[in-house]
Parts: sequence; C-alpha cells; structure tokens
Amino acid sequence: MEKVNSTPTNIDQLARQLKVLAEPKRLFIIHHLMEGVQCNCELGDVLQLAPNLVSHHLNVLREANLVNVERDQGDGRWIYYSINREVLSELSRAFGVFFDPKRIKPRRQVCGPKSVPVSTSQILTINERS
Amino acid sequence: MEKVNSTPTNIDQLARQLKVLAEPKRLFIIHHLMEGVQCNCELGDVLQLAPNLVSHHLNVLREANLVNVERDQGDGRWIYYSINREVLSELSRAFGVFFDPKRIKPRRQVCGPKSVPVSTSQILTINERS
DNA sequence: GATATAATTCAATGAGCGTTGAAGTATTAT
DNA sequence: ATAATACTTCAACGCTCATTGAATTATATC
Repeated sequence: MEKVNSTPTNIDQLARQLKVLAEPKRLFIIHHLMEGVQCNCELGDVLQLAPNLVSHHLNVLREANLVNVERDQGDGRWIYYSINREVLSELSRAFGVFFDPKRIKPRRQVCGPKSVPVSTSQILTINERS
Repeated sequence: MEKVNSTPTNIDQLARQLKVLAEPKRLFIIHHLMEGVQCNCELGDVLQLAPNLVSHHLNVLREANLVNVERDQGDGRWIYYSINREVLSELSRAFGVFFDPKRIKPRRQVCGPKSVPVSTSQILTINERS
C-alpha cells in the first residue's frame, strides 16, 4: 500500500468534505454561522427553511466536524451551533494547496502520435459545441 | 431583488462548482492534469478507469470551464485536456475568501431565552452521540 | 398534571448522478 | 475500401440524498 506519486492532500477525504459543502443551503448556513447567527430557529428564519431541514443540514455539517453544538444551560430548549475553527482552517488550507495554480506543470509528453513532442502552435483549440 | 446582507461570494455559483469537484475521480483527474498528464488514454491508465468514464468526467469538468480541450493537429485522433488556469485561480480565490476563518464573528445574541446574553461559561458542549 | 416551545427523528418520495455495456463518430493507417 | 485507433455518445440501472409531512423527544412554563 505504498504511494509512488503522492498527492498534496488526501483526495478521498477532500472529496468527502467537498460533498458536504456542495450544497447551497449548507453554504448559506455556514455563512450565517460565521456571521454570528447560531440557533436553529433564526437560521430557519433567515434561510426560509423548515426547522427539520435546518436540523438535517446542521447534522450533515456536524458529522463532518465543521460545526460544534452547544446547549444553553439556562434554558435547555435552546441549542447553539458554531463553526469549528480548526477544521475550517485545515480545510481551507488543504483546498488552497490542492488547487494552487502554481502546481500546474507543463505538458508531459508521454502520449500522442509516436510520442513526438507537440508544440503549442501545432495544437488548435476545439470550439465549444454549437 | 436587493441584497441586504451581502455574501463575500456568489453562494449558488460556488455550490455549483463545488458539486463538480466533490467527486474523487474528478479530483484525481484534476491532479493528474496539473501534473502534466493530458490525454484520455493515459488518464484511463493512471486512474484505472474506462475511457467512456474518463470522457464523462472530463465533460463535467469542461462544462464547468475547469478544463480546456485541444485536438492534435498532426494526428486528429488525439485530444489533449488541460487545466483552465484562470478559472482555477478564481475558484481558489473565492473558496479562500468564503472559508477564511478570519470571517468568523462572535455570537450575535438575537435568539435565546428572552434574548439574555449568554456567557460562554454558561454553555455546555453536548457530547457526540454514543 | 397539562400546555407550549425548540429542536430532532422517522418514513416516503423523487430527482440527480456515477456507472455499465454497447453503439457511434472521427481520424489515420494499410 | 477495410481495419485500427482514440474518443464520445447513448440507454438503462441503481444508489445517494434533499425534501416533505407527521410524529417524537426534551425542556420549560402555567
């Protein structure tokens, strides 16, 4: 199980995290959590979302360790959600490393007709299909 | 259609792009494109993926403008794919801005029992479900 | 006790999407 | 012309997952 061409990040893990984030309403939730909004009811108000849906999406975010959950000690009915700073920071860093444009290397000519080097001038861009 | 609380990025667009990226095999394709591998056949070899699947995923990436397509002028059977530097850079920037931990603001107390300020010491963390 | 509040959990539905295998297209070689 | 190469397109299957509406839990108030 040894890796030869190591990738800058764990791709499967990154994909799993991105799948959690690839949802408009979850992004809105994250945004509002970052803005300081932190209870189910207010998130529901702001996002025009049913409480059970807010719960569902918060649960997905929680399972990804992206949000923390707390219960009000004064009135136990209220639950506050907040961003997990550490996980978010690590995610942001991993994304930045993986998608860093500086990583783009020039064409490595191992394929193509007889593996003859192809200069960029020999290549024509294909138009978008009409 | 006026926005009051403007978000740092277009959330719906970001979600759409993340959905394209939230796929292990597409991340691997992007990785290898960045490494210089650029034709369908070699991607199929490296990823142990059927040609039509490589085509499919490349098509998804192309529709998101994440990859460019070129055809070899010498031998028209060969097609080369490459990363769209500009789109990748913009995506990387947008992600970094949106998920910047510095954006996290302290709790804004508008919800909760009688909107009484809740000190952090009054809040107990809820354990992970057993 | 009974009622209200905040939030979660459950079951069912339906759309989206990655995968599969086969057929099709475009180009080049013989 | 025929065959081979590189790649794409098509149709069908199956699984995941957001949504819906109702029921349930937990806590607090009357």
